[in-house]
Amino acid sequence: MSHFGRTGPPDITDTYSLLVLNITFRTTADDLFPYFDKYGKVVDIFIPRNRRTGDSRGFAFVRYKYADEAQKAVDRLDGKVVDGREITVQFAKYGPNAERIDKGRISESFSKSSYRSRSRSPRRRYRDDYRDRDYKRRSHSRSLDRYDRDRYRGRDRDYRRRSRSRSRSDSPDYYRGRGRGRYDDERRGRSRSRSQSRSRSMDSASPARRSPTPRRSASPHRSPSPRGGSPDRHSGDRRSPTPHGVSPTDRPADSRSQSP
DNA sequence: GTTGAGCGTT
Repeated sequence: MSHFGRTGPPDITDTYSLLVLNITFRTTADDLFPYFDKYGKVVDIFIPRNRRTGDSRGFAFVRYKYADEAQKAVDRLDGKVVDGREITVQFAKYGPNAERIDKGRISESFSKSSYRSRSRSPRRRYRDDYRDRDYKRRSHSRSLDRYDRDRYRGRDRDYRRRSRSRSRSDSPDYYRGRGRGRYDDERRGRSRSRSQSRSRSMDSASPARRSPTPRRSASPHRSPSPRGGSPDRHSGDRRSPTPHGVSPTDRPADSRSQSP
């Protein structure tokens, strides 16, 4: 029983944030507290958890008061088996407020840390690992699907929003979803379900047999001229910027001899 | 009851 996580960040300034990964889903701040507190002064421990289920996401943030202690904890607790699982302790690279973090220390100074190159190592290791992760996901993985869905959901929504400008008029929840976090996917999902239902109704009224692709491209180049002999032969990936000969209809009335 | 790459709350 600790006050960790009960209140907001006490003082992230002048504190070193450590990221603890690979922790069990049952591990709590209280469980990590003795481990980290044993190596230094722990200011606060925060474990992000799902807003819907409330389960831990598998990682925690430990804030130290001094860098030396944090470094020591990283060196000592990194690889330590906690709750039967090996945890990974490392300095946090990102801050809660997207602030600049140097060596795990959160500094409010922006321009000061600006001089430092931003060429930090990619978090995704290599593409191989990334691909493997994706493969496993597609193969069989349901725990991460929810998180991924959230992210994709947001992107998808944004994409649709940008694609259709008039959607905001039809979608009243457009404004509501704006302020909502990404944890409301459940609610929004249902909302969308109803929207889809309504859409189907409209489809019923509307000719659902509408052409899948009424207009492949508005470019006249792809437009198969009925008078053209065989435009398909030239058309395709060959996008000749020269309309000469490609579009008989665009034949310029040049004085030059083009056709006998 | 399950899961396993990653970067966070008031």
